[in-house]
Formats: sequence, structure tokens, C-alpha cells
Amino acid sequence: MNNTRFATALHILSLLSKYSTEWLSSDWMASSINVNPVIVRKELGVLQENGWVVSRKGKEGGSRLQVKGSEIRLGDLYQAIRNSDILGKKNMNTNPKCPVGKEINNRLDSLYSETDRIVLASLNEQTLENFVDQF
Amino acid sequence: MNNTRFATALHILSLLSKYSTEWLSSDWMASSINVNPVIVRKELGVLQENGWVVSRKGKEGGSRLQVKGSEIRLGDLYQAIRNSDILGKKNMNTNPKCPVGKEINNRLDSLYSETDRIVLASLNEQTLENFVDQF
DNA sequence: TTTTAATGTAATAAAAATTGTTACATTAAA
DNA sequence: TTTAATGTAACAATTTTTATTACATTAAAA
Repeated sequence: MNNTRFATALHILSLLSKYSTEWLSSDWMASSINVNPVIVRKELGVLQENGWVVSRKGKEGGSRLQVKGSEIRLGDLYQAIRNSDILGKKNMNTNPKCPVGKEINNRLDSLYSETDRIVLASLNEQTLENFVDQF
Repeated sequence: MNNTRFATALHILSLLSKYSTEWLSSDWMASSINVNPVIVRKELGVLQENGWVVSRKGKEGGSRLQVKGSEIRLGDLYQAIRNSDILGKKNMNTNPKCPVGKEINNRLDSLYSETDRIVLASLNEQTLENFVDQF
């Protein structure tokens, strides 16, 4: 994760949680995050796919939470947003003629997936509600 | 970490561990990893700074481990190699006029550092020796 | 019915991060 | 003296990330 997607998604969810009675526009959320509105709409798409958010088009449109903050676990959010393993990428094309090159990716696989597992478990101890309560 | 640095560094260390009686050249290691030799030499620089590896110049030069594999903890390796938080980057310049924009980075700080702490602790349960023994 | 203001999304551009390459000074063994 | 290694700077290429533009679609309000 050398990107801002988790921070952006959690920012969006925090806004929706704090102003849960209103339909918030992507432009308005974008100005709180200070990021392009299209980025917000793309991230909202992911949040919708996971059933956390609902959006509606047209005048007076916008987005709001579909479920309670206590039902959105931060590990699930991370899972939805991530695009690489925590420990990074592996070198593909390592040399199969070398005993280490031949086997290392198998060994890295278990190390990488165990690390991912631990992070997800840790994040899942917190929900959006917990997070927003800290404000 | 959307890069291959951890995988590359651990590959290098695994080679040095497996062939611990020899001085391995960066060219040779590069051909096992299938990566440019200059990348290997740069990463070796980091490993040297941490006292794990020693290199020598000149004909018959190369690199080898400076300490036993059991003394190199994978969390320390990750710490030496990483260049961003596990959960990614934060949005700088969030809007201070918005209560969420104003406070979110403080909240993210603790979530991010706690996640980092957990990963380091988990990785530190393994050493280079443990890792190489799996081969 | 028209105007207004929102989402959704594709296409593209720009910026940032990562990886690769070239070149060469330095070093030390053969 | 030759050979073969590291160290490193400078630069190029590639990949990833973020931003932007454009516009079709939608729906409330005037």
C-alpha cells in the first residue's frame, strides 16, 4: 500500500457516519479530503459493492451509509481496498536453476499470507463506529 | 509496500545464508533473483548498514553474512527496508474547516502505528535461520 | 417541461514511485 | 599489469497512483 486509498475510504465513511442523516455529495466530501471528486466517486463504488453505502443520482442526490457503523469492520474495509500484499510484491521470474530462486516464492507465500492474516485480524477488532467515536 | 524490496533483501540474505562459506558476487545473486546487479548492490548497502552483511571490493570480492542467521529478525529487516506505513499514505492537506478533515490524521496515526507494531512483532518471531531452514 | 445538480464512468493526462541501465572511479587479488 | 569485483551517481524506462476532462444518465425542483 503505497497509496492513499485506505485513508480516503475511511475518511469518506467517517463523514457519512458523522452526518448520517444527510445525503452527502462527492464534491462536498472531496473538499474535506482535498482530493478530486472523481476519486471519491470511484471509492464510493467500492463501498457500494460491499453493501456499506448507497448513493443516488440526480438533484438532491448523494451518498449515505447503508448499515450501521458498528457493522463495518476495518479489516473488511482494508480487504476491499488493498491491491497488494502487505510485505509487497514478489520477484517473479526468479531463477529456477538456483535452489533458492526456485523455492523462495513458495516460502514467501506463507510468510506474506500469514502477515496479511494478522493485519486483517487486528483491524477487524475495530469498526467504523469505534473509529468515529474517537473524534 | 508496493515494491519488491523485502522479497529482494530476503532473497539476498537467503543466498548468503545458504552459501555462507563463500563470497557471493552481486552479479551472481542478481541472476538468481533475476534483477539488475545494481539493485542488489544498493540493497546490500542497507544490509551492511545494519551490520548483517559485509562486502569487499576487488577481485575475489563479494559479500557474506556478518552475523548468524539466527540473529537477523525478519521484523528488523522489514523495518530497514520499508518506506511507507503498512496501511499506506495519508491524505495531507485535509480540510481543517471540516471537523473530520481536521482530526482524521490524528486518528489514523494511532491506527497506522498500531498496525505497524503488530506486523513488526509478528515478523520478529522469525529469523533468517528459521526462514532458510524451510528450504 | 425545463433547469439544475447530482452520480457513473471512460478516456486521458500528469505526477510519483519503482526499477533498470550506463558509466566509471575505486579496490584488491592474481 | 590485468582482471574482476564493489560503490555510486546520473539518468532512463516502466509502472503505479492520482488528477482531470468530458459527457451520458438521473431525478428533484422551479
